[in-house]
Amino acid sequence: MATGRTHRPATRSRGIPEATVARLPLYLRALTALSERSVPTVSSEELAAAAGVNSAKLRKDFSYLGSYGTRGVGYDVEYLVYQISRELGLTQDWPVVIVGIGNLGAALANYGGFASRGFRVAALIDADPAMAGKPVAGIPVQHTDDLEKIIEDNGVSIGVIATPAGAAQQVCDRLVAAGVTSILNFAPTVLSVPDGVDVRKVDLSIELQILAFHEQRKAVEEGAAADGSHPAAAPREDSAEQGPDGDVPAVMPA
Amino acid sequence: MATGRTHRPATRSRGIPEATVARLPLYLRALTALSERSVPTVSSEELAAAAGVNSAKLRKDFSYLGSYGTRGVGYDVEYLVYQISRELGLTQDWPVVIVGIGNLGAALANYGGFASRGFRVAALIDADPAMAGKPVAGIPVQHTDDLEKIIEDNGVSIGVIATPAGAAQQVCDRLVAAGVTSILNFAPTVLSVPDGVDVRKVDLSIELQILAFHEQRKAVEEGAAADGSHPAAAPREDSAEQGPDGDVPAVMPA
DNA sequence: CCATCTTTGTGCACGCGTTCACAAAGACAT
DNA sequence: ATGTCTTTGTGAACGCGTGCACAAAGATGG
Repeated sequence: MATGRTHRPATRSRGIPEATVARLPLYLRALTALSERSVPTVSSEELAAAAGVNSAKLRKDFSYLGSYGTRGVGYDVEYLVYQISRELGLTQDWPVVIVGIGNLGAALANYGGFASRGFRVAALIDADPAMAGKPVAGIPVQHTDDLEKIIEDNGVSIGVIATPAGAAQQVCDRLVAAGVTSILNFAPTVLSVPDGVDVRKVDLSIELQILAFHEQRKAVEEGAAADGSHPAAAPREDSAEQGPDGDVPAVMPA
Repeated sequence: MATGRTHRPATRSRGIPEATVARLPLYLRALTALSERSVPTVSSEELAAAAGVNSAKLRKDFSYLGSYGTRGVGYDVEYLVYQISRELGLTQDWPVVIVGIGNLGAALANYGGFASRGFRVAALIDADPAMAGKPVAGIPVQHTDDLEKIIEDNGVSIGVIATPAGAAQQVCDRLVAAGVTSILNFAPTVLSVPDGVDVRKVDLSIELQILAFHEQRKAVEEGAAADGSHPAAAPREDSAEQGPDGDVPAVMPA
């Protein structure tokens, strides 16, 4: 389950389950790749393999959007790209601000996957006066003092927090007060927000800790099983799925 | 449910549910903060609030680890920190390699949350010969040619992929062949790995798309409800929870 | 026009995760 | 020692998500 959602116990927005929404970007990515190769149609089986999910799950996911497939044939790639994009709200422009231009903030500013998905970095904001005016990824960094004005002038509703943990809640409060209603939080802190505001978090440290847990478990199991096989000599039956996805994110402090 | 897991349909490792494992780092973070403030004990209610989860859920989570609380009093902070650290395998050193030292890779290398959690950046690897030898975060970048040797010499079992999407699968294959059994993938691709290897993915683009979906839904609902309230003037009842967490991660290409 | 074959869309059952609600356990005061 | 009060640990119910398995739908060929 994705951590992001903040309130709304488990409501499915407009009939579309949260787990499905979380997979739509995955399908979209696979479909975009097919589209670039000028593939006209795909079966649920093929697309599911490309997205790393179960084909039945994929069909059920699409059924929430409507009946966009043709039995005996499959799905029209272009049409599906459009439908999913529209459903995700990617047919419109989403101005985004990034607050906290440290190593991570700068990396995010330079990230190319924004524009291609309808996201536009409207402004970079940092508390360090020395950063003000300095261009990062071709965009001049602005000072935190102007945060409210920047949000309002650009009609920003999505904010990315890449500040140190200590500053995150304060930045969050100001973003929300200024009108931001969706926040992607990279700071390793639990953010408190009013009802109606969505928060998703990404925490690298948490992801690594989860990996460490399984890694440790593998180690003890191997010791217990005591099959003298070489560590690197894993079973090696070419993997099937990528994983159910509907999982937990990671946190990434500045 | 977290996306990371690759195989093992839904098995609960050693009796501890996956959803619980994903929350342990959250508890650990909150407990560490309490420990630094020299707080001796916490109730499940207090700790749950600090971690942004339901107190019943927290108690059930801890019950999987054993009975570490004292009724009428709460949990001993230091003891719990130790138990969770041990459970997560953080009492040992985990050498980690980062492959792909672009903007993101460099940001990860500079990330301070590694060492404090038992993770040590053992090496930085990049395919660009021009990068070789250049220090990033005080560590000299090494060339991809030496990947296998680096993995073996350092006994690395956890790899971080921060390369462009096109190179990810190839890098992944080499990491796995060299003995890596846990991978944190920032490239926007579905990785195929043999059984026994865990993959977790972090995709920024996906997280933003999920936020956009909810943002769009809010917009249409507001239009439908037609209550002329100002966008920025949200309900404002100081938020309760942070969100159940067990969600879906995001991907972040280089 | 009919038969066959492919692939979708979904009813159904199962299992995990969440939450409630309460009994059991211990601390603390008298 | 006994009673009261607090907080844990968990039994049980509920709901969401997943995956199987199949009927319905349409394409395609004769």
